[in-house]
Amino acid sequence: MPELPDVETFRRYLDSTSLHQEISKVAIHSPELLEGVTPAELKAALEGKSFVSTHRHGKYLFAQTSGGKWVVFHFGMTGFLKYFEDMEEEPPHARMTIDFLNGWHLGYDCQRKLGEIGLADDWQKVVEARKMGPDPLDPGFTLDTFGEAMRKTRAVVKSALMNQRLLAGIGNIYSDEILFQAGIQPGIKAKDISKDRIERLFYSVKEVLEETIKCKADPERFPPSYLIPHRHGDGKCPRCGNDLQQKKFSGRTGFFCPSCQA
DNA sequence: CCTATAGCCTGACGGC
DNA sequence: TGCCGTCAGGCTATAG
Repeated sequence: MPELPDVETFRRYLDSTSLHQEISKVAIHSPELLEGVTPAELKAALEGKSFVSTHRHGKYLFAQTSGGKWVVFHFGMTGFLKYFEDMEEEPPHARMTIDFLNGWHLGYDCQRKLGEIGLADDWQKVVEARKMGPDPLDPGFTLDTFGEAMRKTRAVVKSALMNQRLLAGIGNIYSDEILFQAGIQPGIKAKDISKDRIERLFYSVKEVLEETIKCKADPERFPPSYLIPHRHGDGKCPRCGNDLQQKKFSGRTGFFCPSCQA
């Protein structure tokens, strides 16, 4: 689930449910997911405080507390947030549950434990430490920066789009959609793509991310021209109706239409 | 330096 | 039904 559009949806969800509410208690069910912080430190940074603002960079969500610290959420492949009132609605793999004074709770669920929770003085430090590239929805992400990133890598374009050090936020699913919308085949070297097509790819990156955020990252709401809802074993191209092809690129399964993507 | 791969962890699914 | 292998939208460390 959690690529950039999903994490942006989580961020807005946290904003609309959990901001400015005093935290009474924090239960850490899986301390092994804490990175660089002890359960006691994390509890101390949260209990008695509230969340006052959020930020997202790539696939990372940051929530600032009234004490000034930032809680860092990463979701791995299976993470999500859920705001609920009755403890019976606590999600099945809640790794941390935050109780608010109003009686509601915010659960961080992460079935496969590939996510992480951290604490930082400011979010920029986390971005730097992880050497993340620009977020494609930030003003700093321009055609020039994108073109340079694609020129300097030797990887195939799908892998390049997924490289968080080149640009942050795109994963296996959305790289397929972006390449489909741009009409570019996933297996060609990023540096061999013409300037014109790099420009088209740049706009596809922005358009796909913006559009899918509007859809709250829910494939059922995606436009009919989108590949993602057809991205399965016997899926057909929504544009020409031919069989989609699947192939591994650096270990990840990619789907594409051999006739619409050159 | 670079890129591709194995491994982390858990659960769902298909084949035998 | 039960077991086993494979696969899944993440990242990192390591090998080549």
